[in-house]
Amino acid sequence: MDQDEFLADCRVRAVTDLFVHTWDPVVMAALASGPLRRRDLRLTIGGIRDKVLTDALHRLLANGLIDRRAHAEAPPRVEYALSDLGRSLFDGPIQALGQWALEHGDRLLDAQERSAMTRS
Amino acid sequence: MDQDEFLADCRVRAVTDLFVHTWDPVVMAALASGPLRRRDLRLTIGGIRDKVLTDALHRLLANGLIDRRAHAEAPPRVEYALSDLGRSLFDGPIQALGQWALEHGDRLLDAQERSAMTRS
DNA sequence: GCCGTTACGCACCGCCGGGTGTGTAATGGA
DNA sequence: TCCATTACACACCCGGCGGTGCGTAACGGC
Repeated sequence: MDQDEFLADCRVRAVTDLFVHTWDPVVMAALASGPLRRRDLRLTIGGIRDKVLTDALHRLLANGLIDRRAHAEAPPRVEYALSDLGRSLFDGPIQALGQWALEHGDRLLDAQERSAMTRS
Repeated sequence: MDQDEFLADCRVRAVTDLFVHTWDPVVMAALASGPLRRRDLRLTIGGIRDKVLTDALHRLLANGLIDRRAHAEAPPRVEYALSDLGRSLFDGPIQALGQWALEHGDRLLDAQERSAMTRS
């Protein structure tokens, strides 16, 4: 693909816009190793608020990136898992982002820190 | 890399957070084919506001993803180009996102549209 | 002297995502 | 009977990004 498609194709915009919501890829990463209940998701991620997690799950469900499975038990048990679509997005592009972050992330943080210095 | 690094490593978060600003990857895509002046950037992208473009360029500069080169001429001529860091980010992960969007983007849009239907 | 071009800066508004606290239905166990 | 657990919903504030409009400094050309 060339850069023209990037500018014109709304599908590309739709995919990059997924990352507008900072917690969504984090939730996907937490689900990458297997299905989790809501409570275990919170503990695994750590530092995420209950409502924020709810919003993220709703969005990921609406985007078809995760599946929800509720069991009729007590106390209630609801499991979330990556869908096929979400699995392909995580194993491909998101892993590529993570790999790049491990290789060049420090250079990014350096640049951010330097610009923060000159601003003060 | 495994999902634990995704949750713990701040570099990964820093990279995914780049996409919080929806226009930044678009600007990078416009610069992918070569350096451009600010005015040509606006025309190439299309539908971007002057201030929004300014903000995006400032952020990309602060992140070290693009370079700025001003020429002492009249009328003023300022050229923006992808830096080495920005080039590696675009050619790798961002292209991977674009490729995924071409393959599965319609499934994403379908899911979004379906959830919008049931909501109304 | 006046206007057009270029590349900005600045002030303001609206929306929405994230953050915080509180409430609730159903159920099992002490 | 009372309480803990689970998985939510609801109401609110705050900050920041995107969007809109206007101003400006430098210079060339008419």
